[in-house]
Amino acid sequence: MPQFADVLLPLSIPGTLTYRIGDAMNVQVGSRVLVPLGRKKIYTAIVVLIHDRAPRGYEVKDIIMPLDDAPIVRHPQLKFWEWISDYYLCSMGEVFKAAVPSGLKVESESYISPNSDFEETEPGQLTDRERTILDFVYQRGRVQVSDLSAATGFKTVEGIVSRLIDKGAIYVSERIVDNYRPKTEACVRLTLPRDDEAGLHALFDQVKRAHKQESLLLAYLDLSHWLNKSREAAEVTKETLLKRAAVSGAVLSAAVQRGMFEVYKRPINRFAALGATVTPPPTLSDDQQRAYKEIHQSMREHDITLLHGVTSSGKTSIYMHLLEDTLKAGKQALYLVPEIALTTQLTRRLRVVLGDKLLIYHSKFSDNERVDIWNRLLSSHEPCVVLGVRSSVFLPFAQLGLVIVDEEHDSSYKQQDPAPRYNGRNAAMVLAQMHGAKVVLGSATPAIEVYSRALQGKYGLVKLLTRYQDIALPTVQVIDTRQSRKRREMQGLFSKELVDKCREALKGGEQVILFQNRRGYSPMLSCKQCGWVPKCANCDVSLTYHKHNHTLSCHYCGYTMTMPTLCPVCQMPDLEIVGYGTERIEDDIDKVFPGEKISRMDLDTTRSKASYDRIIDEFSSHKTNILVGTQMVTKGLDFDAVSVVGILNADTMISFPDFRSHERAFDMLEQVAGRAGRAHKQGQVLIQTRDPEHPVIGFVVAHDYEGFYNHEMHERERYHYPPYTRIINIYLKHRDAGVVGEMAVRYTKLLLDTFGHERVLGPEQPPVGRVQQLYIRQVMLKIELGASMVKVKQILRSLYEQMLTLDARWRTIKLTYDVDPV
DNA sequence: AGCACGCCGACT
DNA sequence: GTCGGCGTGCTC
Repeated sequence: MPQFADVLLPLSIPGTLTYRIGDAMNVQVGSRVLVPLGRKKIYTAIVVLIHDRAPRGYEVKDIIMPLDDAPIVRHPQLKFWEWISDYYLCSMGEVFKAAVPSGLKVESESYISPNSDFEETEPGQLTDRERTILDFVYQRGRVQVSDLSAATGFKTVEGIVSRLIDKGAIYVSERIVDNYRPKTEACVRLTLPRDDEAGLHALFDQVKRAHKQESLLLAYLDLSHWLNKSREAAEVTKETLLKRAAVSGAVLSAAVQRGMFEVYKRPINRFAALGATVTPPPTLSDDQQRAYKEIHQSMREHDITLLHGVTSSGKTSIYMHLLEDTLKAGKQALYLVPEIALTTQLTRRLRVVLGDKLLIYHSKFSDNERVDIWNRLLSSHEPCVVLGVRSSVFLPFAQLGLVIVDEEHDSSYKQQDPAPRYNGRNAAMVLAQMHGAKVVLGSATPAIEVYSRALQGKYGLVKLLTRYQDIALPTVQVIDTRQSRKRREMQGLFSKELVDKCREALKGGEQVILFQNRRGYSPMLSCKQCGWVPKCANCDVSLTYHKHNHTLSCHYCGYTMTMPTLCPVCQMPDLEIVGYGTERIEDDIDKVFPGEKISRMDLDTTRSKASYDRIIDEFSSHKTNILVGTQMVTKGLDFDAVSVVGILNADTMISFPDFRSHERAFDMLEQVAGRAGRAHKQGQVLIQTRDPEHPVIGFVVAHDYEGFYNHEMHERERYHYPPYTRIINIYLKHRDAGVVGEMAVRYTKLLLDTFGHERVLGPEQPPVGRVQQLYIRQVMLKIELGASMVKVKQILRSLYEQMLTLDARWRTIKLTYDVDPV
């Protein structure tokens, strides 16, 4: 009986597609197969079900070939994918796409090549456009179809291509792109057979005068155990050989030229190369020791434990002990951090303790490396620790014993776009439950939802409220910028107090961090005469000015234009830059602290991991003493000599129209404040604000998390926000403003009739009302805790169907759900 | 996601 | 008329 496979494709299509399994094909649930889709595309699909029920109503296609001998996705993982797709209202295909590194998802690309037999027999056989494309294909030999339209400027290219194919001028081929390359290293061997002793003597004669080559030969014989015939010749890497012989690569090249050696590539295990010397984790202080014991105690009673530890209380040292315990118990551990940025310093510390048991997984690692980690977890159940960002929850763990979610409150755990819009912290907790693993959530400013569950006893709660080595928490001084402005004491963005404190610190050889929230502070261009401001062509935002390349660009879609010299509206040359970006602050600092070297850390300067590391290195080695930056400087960076931290403007973060804005502001201010003051001295934090009476500021001054929590819980209860409700944001997008507005109103009406007025909010136009040519409306659904989310999701699906019958234009609306938004 | 199909406006 | 641009819907 023929066998069929239901497979997932890495696309946002709902459900699975069915293909026929060829005779003698080894196909299993969880293994990859190559399948055709549509007329030409080939995709990697994951098999989720094998059966013998022939589908009706369409012609089933055959699986092209299996890609694996064994599953690459384990059964429990598929269960986990299902949970994600179900909970976050997205398709399994979207989960597959996010879960598996692209190196394991080969895809085909269509290429066209010229047919050399083709001759244009009569003039006028080809149209101008056809000839343009044919010439281009001749020029390049082989062209990717998807590149053609960009290269020729023709908007649609398919028609022309298919006519060229009909006329026999070109042909199309599908190439499967597989970018995975195992890591290799250069090795060296003698060209002689090992038993050719005469040849070896001859070689020595040859190099008698070339001393460096002679030492190369001697080093090689030694390293490879060449003369010890009882042992197999060892492989010698180029690196060790050059080192042992103490010669340069040029000497080896000469010897290779001479035919003495040959160099070859050997695939290596990326993990074996790492130093395996392991030292015990740092000794814990009394308080840390107590917290560590309490966590163990708590883990006996709870699956999830919150470690509430103030900044610099040494949570990481405790984690190290917990990780070591897990390894000793023969289990695997997952250590989640919110952002790649945090892994750099952490990797160094963990490597010392964990050696080659430490695996790092995040997007700035090459895809090859990610595939290697995936395969390593797949092939071995060995204990190990994965340090990674949210996508690491999808790795094929087999023996997961512990999950640590550090900076648990951080909003980067939530994926925004594209789907699956999952929260890495919450997903990790579900994953742990599926594995029977324990979870430790760590934070200095726990998420309100998490802290409330801990207080209710649903999670264990362990506190660590003294800083390591009893460093005092920094003093916080609030500066009223309205007063300062009145007294004319502001120099650009700097109050007199801030300037004085910074000067003092710099004079004493100490360092300064200045924090500037990006929101509302993007510098933009404006015409002094008519007030014209350049806007993005695709989004409802003004363009941001970038000094380094003198361009204007959109932070939402990447649209970029060069700076105009004249105002396009009034033709006057009076364009000026308004607003303060970190670039502009840098200029201001230069005026206030002339000659002082500054490091700037923001999205622009940290595009690559290397430049990020460089900025940190420069600052920690005192090459620079002022670090200016956005959010990034607040996270997990430990510098010894920072005594002053300045928050240039606290208002933009506090007054953001969103129910989480106070929580975010408190986190951020506490977090930034935590960068101040290390081993020898209490730090100082200066907060500049126009609203010094704001309650959030008060709680930060007192470092009073509990106070803030209680205050915030009242607000949340009063306005029915989480943790008293769960939220699903629904976004409607359409290229036509009128259509999306109308549909949003009708859809909201339907929601109101079904869920009632307390549960539905909207429709609203979000702060940025148009992104990438699409107008947006938002509806918020607040569901009280007791209600069944399964039912809510069922209703949402049926309402969608209902809308389809009410208005045909509904079909053209792009609808996205954001479950538990942050 | 791509890719084909079908509709509509501009130019031969 | 025909070609190119663009929206719509399907893919096993």
